[in-house]
Amino acid sequence: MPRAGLDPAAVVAAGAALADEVGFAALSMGQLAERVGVRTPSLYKHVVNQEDLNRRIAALALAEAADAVGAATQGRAGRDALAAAARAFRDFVLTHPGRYAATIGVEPTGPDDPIAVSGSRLLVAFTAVLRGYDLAPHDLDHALRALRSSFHGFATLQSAHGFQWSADVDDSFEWLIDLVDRGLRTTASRQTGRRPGPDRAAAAPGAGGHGARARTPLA
Amino acid sequence: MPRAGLDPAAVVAAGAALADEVGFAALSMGQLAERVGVRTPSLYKHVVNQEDLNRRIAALALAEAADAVGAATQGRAGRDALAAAARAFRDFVLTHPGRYAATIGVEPTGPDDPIAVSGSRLLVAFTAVLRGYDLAPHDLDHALRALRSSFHGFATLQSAHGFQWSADVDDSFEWLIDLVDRGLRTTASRQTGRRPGPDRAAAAPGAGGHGARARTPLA
DNA sequence: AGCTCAAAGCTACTGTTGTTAGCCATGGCC
DNA sequence: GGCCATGGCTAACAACAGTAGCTTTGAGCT
Repeated sequence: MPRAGLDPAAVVAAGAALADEVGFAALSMGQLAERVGVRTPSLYKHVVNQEDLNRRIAALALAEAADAVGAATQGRAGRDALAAAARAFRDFVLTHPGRYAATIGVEPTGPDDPIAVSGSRLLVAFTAVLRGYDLAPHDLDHALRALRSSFHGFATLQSAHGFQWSADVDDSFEWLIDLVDRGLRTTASRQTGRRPGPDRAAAAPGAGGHGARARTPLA
Repeated sequence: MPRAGLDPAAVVAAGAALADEVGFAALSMGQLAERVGVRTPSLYKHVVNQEDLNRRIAALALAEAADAVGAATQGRAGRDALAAAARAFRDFVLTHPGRYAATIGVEPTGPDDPIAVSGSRLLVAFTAVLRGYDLAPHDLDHALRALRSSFHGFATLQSAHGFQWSADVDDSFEWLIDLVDRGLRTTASRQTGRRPGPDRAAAAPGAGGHGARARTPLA
């Protein structure tokens, strides 16, 4: 019985590919073992357990997404850069739905966690897009979150077949890009201070109480 | 041994509550059975299997979300309606993360599936918001998808602790609402035809081989 | 060449979870 | 008071994640 010549990177790459095929939720150690030509327990020589595998797949996906978005924005600015970044991001999610799903809900264990490093790189790639707009410095974080929310939301909904009525999905995505572009271009001189409104307190019951403030300084 | 007096609705409600507490991925039949005071196999007298339970939880969540968003927009218009709908939606997702997660990825089996019915109601609630903006009729679907993507993306990312750096998350959400509002207000006379760009094809490497292509006509 | 030994594979096993089969008690209804 | 659909139960199976402990490989050293 010859050795399979595996190493952690090969296992993770195969796991990511398998997740893309069968869906992240359906990824199992048994299937992965069969895929790489080995019995299930042998996988544990390369990854500590399934959660570790998931985290490594997530780190890989974030790094690849950062590369794709970063490459797409090279030499572009303004709306061109925004559209290129958005399309590159969505294309990545649609062609690699399983590994991207692995990134949802993972939390880096610290600033040196590959998940944090690659996640930061992805954010930096999106930040480059914002340089083409005339934003006040204290609006950058908000704009970054808005970008990420919009494109993440669209890509994951489409990936999950969430758009089931008739209008063309690609047209809708271009429309979203335009919406964000117009919103960002009309932002410049705005004040972002929270306006005092009576319904703010009423609308935020604060049931959760899990404030995400001040965790790891990612950006 | 007295009867527990269960019925499908009670099982689903308990399952939704449990999912909110422990997370949708960690929802198990055993835990749910213990929660409702019954042995695991007895649950199968009320739901056909776990997937059926998930679908029923999803339908419940969509109905509740539709109610919340619909109620929030009553008597409001324009930016007020948009902000109220957005806050109601995010509050629902944050206070009921487990049951909302159940809605991601479910596909209705047909137009009479409760998932489709409640999903449509939620979309109708968001459509009411769009009446306050001066949109061309053929932009309505695109605008609806943009709304849903943005708020869904923000709420799910926040629910998954996806925002880990320092800026205040509530401020970011208000900022997103403003961004969408400005984008919608400047939409009125735009053309939505896709502009031809050379990078559309180049940005899709198709590495996976199980392409998402041809689901919707790409060109 | 032959030895060494850590790394990488294996079989056998445990505990957990979803699910089915088949049995028995409950309690509303005539 | 008896009927019987309903809802509960125990016992079992299959799939899965993970552990223990053994064997084999093969690269590096003498």
